[in-house]
Amino acid sequence: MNIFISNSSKEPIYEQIKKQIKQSIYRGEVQEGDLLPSIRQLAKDLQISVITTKRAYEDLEREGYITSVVGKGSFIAGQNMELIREKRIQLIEERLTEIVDECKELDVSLDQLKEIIELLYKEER
Amino acid sequence: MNIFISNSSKEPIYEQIKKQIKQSIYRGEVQEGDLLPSIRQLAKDLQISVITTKRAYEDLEREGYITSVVGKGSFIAGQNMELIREKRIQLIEERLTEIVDECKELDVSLDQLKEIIELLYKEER
DNA sequence: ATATTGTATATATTATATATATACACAAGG
DNA sequence: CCTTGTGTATATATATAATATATACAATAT
Repeated sequence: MNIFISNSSKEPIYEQIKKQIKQSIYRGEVQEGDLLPSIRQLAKDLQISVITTKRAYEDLEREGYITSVVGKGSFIAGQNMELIREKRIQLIEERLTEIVDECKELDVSLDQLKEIIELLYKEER
Repeated sequence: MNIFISNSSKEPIYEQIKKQIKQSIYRGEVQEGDLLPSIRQLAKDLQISVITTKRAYEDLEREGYITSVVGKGSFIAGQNMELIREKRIQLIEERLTEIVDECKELDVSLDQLKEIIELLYKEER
């Protein structure tokens, strides 16, 4: 698994790591039980502290994406990721419903809304 | 206009001031053009710094609730609906930014997102 | 044993939010 | 005018939260 960090990004390093690992899972690039880079190795590769990689893995573990075992390593968790993805998309749809309602109330057209979305989507982070 | 602050509250002083003035407006206790206490007088009454009252009034002015004139004072503004609309759209954009970020994380494409929006928009009447 | 793994504690650094003091600029009324 | 009351601008202090670190500890594998 290749993980990169951008120094120019204002996004915290541990967030960058978390996102990339999550994306690998969502894209099916990794599977249940796959071994992740050790927090030490990853820290060395990225030239950052062990604490920061630890922080990322700790968060991911709490969120159910990975499991860590002392002395062995960290592994992709055995859960139905597609199900989790669907659930999250469902949550997004609920929030979008509220937004759509509010847009109608404010007389924001569908095209205008799409345009806003497009701008936000293309904005680099 | 009577304004109180609680120093036991964890809410910032300027927020307490802002809320009370907004509520007076919403409740119709004050009308367009009404004079507010001067930032100095209010600061003295509440035994806080002028900067803090200034901060509250400054925010309220930016949000369109009041207007301030040097040498004269601060007044309740006429509620400008277009301004309020702009403000609400801005809030929507902030929420959309979060959603877009999450979509990227979940590998949901711009087109897919647009499609979801379109369905939701046309769905409800 | 030794090297590799994750963990825990205490701490430093940075960023942001909140509040302040003080000097400045404009307006009104004696 | 000029004094007093208004809002404004600048530079700064303080507190809190977010981010990142160093280092010592504990479990596992070989």
